Amino acid sequence: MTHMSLKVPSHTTVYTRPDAAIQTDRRNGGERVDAWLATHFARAVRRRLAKGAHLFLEGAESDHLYFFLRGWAMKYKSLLDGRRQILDFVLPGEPLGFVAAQPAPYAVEMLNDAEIVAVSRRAFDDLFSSDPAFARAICRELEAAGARAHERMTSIGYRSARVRVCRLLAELAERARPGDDEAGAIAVAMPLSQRHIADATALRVETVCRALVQLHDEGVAVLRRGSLRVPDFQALQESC
Amino acid sequence: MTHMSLKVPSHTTVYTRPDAAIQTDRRNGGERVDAWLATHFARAVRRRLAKGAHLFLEGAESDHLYFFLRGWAMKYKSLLDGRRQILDFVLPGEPLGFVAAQPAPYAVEMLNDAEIVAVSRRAFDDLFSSDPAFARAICRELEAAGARAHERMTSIGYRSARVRVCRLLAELAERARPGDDEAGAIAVAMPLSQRHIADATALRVETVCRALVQLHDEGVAVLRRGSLRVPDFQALQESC
DNA sequence: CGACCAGTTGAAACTGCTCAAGTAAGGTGG
DNA sequence: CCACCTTACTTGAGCAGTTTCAACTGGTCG
Repeated sequence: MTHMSLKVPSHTTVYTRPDAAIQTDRRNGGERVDAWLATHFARAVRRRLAKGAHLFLEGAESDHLYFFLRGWAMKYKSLLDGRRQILDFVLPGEPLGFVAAQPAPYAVEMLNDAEIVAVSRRAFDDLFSSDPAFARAICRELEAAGARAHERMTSIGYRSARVRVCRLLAELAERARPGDDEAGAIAVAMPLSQRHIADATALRVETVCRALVQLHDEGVAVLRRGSLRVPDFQALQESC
Repeated sequence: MTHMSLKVPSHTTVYTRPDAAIQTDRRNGGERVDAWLATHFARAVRRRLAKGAHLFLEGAESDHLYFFLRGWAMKYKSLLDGRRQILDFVLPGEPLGFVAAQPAPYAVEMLNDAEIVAVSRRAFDDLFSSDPAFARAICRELEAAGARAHERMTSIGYRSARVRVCRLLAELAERARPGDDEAGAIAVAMPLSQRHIADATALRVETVCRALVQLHDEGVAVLRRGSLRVPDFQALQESC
């Protein structure tokens, strides 16, 4: 059997789409997970959670899965020294929970007053087993979350403070308004303190502050009082 | 007021299992994905790939999914400045590919001479749709990969060079020999150069070298010529 | 009003990076 | 088999960006 033709001498790096811009997770063809809410989880429990409330803590064994209708949340891990790493954000329309029942590897806390749907593991499993399209949609979400994690890992490892902040803002702006990402000027609600940004980018609050001041001075982006204003979205993406 | 390390202002952070040690992904009850190889993909194409060969490049549209029988591989992204971020490693017994057909967000290159099974998307989809247990096993793998990404994100963001290298070695040692992780002394084949470790931990080769020298001097771990020797595995975990 | 928290700014310290040079190891062709 | 070439690894010294520490501002809420 021959070895593959794609062999590349170990020292030669191949650049296909090097360091691509942040990818929108446009899932062409493929329903959103929340499409099943109305049809299959119509009677599931709706819950309201206040800003700062925890949906669950790290290590919790949860027998429910969730869908976000309104409000933002964050997934985070606590570190021994009291700091925390924000792993990802949860936005409206997105699912949350574990297909394999297990102690939660992270905690989830609301950034907003939020409204969610809690689905029992049993109901979830039933639908998962009976509707392959649903199972597939869940996989798509898991893959997208993995891609975001990879993106952020790269960001944290290799980019400057300014760029890390830029990319986070750009990513969230795009996720928050999936419609018109081509628009020049945008303004989105973004309920994040500088501390949240610091914990998500693995920077210190002071460093985030300096980066935001710089972005503000450059006229690239302004984040104040829970809302983000970007005069030229493309300019923001380019300065990432 | 003085800043106490564990102070928990009412609505804010709660520390449940702070900064837990690296978690083995023991999936209690739940079959491994490769359990389906013999029964359903018996006739799928087996391929051998040489060390350094690419399974696919970043941006490739692949119509196959893969299972690793033998050999290690790495998933990585290339950056504009010629550096690369290794996102994850693929070990024997693990699946690789995308449930949602899409341009690959990373490249995959062999670290070893490897043997893999290539399954057509169609065959995969058929099984995914007809066997919920298989779909569930795939989800478990995706969740485990996500957890590893989160772990590494945290590592890169918050830990010192020495600890990052430690944790990577510990994680890989555990994944490579899923049986006896309690053993005191272990020796595993680990086909990684210092460059690989550097690219996985977002450190420079020189820094990795210094860290490895230090670990060697401390008698914690020795990585040389593609194999890792650890006199006391628990000591390694504790120095993470 | 005073307490408190988020945000801001400055100056010094530290970790990992850069650059530079050198050694050991592995593979190839004579 | 050795000579040579290339890659992997090692070590040192100075530099740079982020962190740390400390102080101050401004808004919010009791």
